[in-house]
Amino acid sequence: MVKMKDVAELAGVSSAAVSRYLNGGYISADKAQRIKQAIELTGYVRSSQARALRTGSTKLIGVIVPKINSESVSRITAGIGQVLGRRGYQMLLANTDNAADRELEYLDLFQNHPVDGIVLVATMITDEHRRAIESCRVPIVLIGQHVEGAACVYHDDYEAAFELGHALAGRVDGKIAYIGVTEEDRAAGYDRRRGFEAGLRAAGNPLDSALIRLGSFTLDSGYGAARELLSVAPDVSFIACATDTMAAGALRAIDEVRGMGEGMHRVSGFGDNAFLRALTGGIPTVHYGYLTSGVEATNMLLNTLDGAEGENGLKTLKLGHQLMNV
Amino acid sequence: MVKMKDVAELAGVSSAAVSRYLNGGYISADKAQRIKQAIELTGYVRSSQARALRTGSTKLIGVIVPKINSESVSRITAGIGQVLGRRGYQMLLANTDNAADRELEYLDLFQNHPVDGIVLVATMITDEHRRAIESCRVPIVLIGQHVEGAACVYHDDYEAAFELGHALAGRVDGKIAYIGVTEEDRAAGYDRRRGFEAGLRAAGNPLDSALIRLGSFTLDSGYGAARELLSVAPDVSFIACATDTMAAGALRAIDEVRGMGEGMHRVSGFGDNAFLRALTGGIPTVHYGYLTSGVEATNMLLNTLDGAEGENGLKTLKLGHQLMNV
DNA sequence: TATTATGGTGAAAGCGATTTCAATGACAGG
DNA sequence: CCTGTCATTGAAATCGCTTTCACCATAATA
Repeated sequence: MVKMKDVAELAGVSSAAVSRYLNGGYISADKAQRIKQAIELTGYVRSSQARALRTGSTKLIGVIVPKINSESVSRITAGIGQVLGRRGYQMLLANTDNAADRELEYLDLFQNHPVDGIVLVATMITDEHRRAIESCRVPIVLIGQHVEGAACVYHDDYEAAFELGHALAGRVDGKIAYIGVTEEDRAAGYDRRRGFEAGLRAAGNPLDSALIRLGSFTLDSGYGAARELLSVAPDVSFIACATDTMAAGALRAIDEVRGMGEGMHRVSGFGDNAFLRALTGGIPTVHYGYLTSGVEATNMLLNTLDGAEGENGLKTLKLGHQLMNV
Repeated sequence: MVKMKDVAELAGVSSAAVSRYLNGGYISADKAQRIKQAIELTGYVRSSQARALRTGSTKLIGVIVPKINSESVSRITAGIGQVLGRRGYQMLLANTDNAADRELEYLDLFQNHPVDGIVLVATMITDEHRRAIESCRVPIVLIGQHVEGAACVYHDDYEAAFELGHALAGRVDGKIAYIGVTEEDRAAGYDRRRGFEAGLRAAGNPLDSALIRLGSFTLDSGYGAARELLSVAPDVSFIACATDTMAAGALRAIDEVRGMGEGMHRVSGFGDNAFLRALTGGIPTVHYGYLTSGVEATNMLLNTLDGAEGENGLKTLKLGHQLMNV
């Protein structure tokens, strides 16, 4: 492996000069030219490891996600990757498989390991999380949850759910049921359920708390909860779900129980999943700019890292949403 | 930041001893104990950057994918991540957005940058790719394509497509059309089409080459191609697609043209997408163990890196498939 | 008793960059 | 002619760890 010293010797300069050439320090045009040639000739590339050791910066961003094979997350990740690539960083991806402890583990790992910053696609935020975020040695941005005192990019799940509930209340005749997710997930669990309930109530069609079930983000859990609902309360006429994935499961359940094609008029979700949209013609759901949230969060993070001129540092950013098919 | 020297001083030993303690070299029980305490006391963690510089190994694996927000790829990635995490490595993810040149770019970047090995989720393999793979300084494993002389984990697309075509030929009465993808993608483009054609032919129902269209892996492209097919050849009664995603698009097109619910009996795909399965009750498709391919490829790669005892080095591995709903 | 092994040990030499620092020569102003 | 700037320069000091190497006990062997 050709190193800086080799280039320096070939160009007849000191390695300090080469380093300066590479990093834009004082260098005469004449030597710059010789160095340039020497580099091309040798095909030299500088060791990012040595550089990292010396400068303390690795140009690596840790990205922690709860699950990589989910449409929303992979969209977010795509957005993060876009910005990272454009700005000369690389992505260190950590998948926690929905285990909150693995999240903490990685948060820890990344601090002592070589990342310049962290993007956390958050689900549950426990006190331990808050503490870990607080004491994080590198800048960190959350996506998906609003945490006081932390930099975050999120959507207003309460508001969106309220609007959805309000809109649906008028359109549905009969009982509405709800399949949510754990309330430890503040945004997708608590906020969506509360917002939805409030929306229904405001429209004069309050949610019967006996018709609330808990799923686990998976299609199968949505299916199971819906089957159970339909057998316990056969008069339920609409099932709202906290995610499109669970809505797909509920839809199948309804199709099975009530006949093919029935489901698509009787479920709603969150996330505007492309498959679901295409296959059903569009169930009521909320469209979130997932890719955008990845982009915004990453820009925010890199701006503070690169010490951008503008005062655009870490802050909190609420993105808009859009009701679909209501 | 507390460094090894600090720990050594606190424990009253040399830093060499600490390093040996950490890496399992000669160390007396007594000193090991003192070092252990000193580490706990100071909360020392070793700098992976210094370690990387010294040892030349970063415990980082570069993963190049064509598109992160796709079910198959994110499943593969999940599998890769599982193994990596379990074996103490981390994943450096690069998303090429289906641009073959970006693939080469990353292949290059990763070599001069800090990865110990590379997993390439491959689509198109040009000669330039072959050259880049050949001359790669770190071990590399391909997923999804079979390339002579390179380590790869792949599925037998020709065989699977043949079986699917053969099975469908008997079940479909009327004309069958095919929406494929670029043949530059040997596996998903060339092999699937060829296999499917051969399967139909073997069953005595050859594919009319006028009924072949090209999509681009997206749902919309499947939709567009199907609409065009249906208007040009209204007597087409079945549309086979090279991916489930495109099949979803075709399904929607048929629903629009022929009436809701018609599509699901008149399309087939590849990949066994969970959404599609749930929402349609299951179209004919091929199930591939995507997660498994990620797992296998990564194990293969890490085995050579860790110089595992067994002779399980880089080789080529063909995984099985399973026809669904035929 | 003389000699090997053998388990332990620390000093010191890197790994390949960046960055400080003192030195240099050129040049303008006084 | 002297002095003060100013752009350039290379030697050398790090960055924090791993790893050789020489060396020392002590136990085992001849």
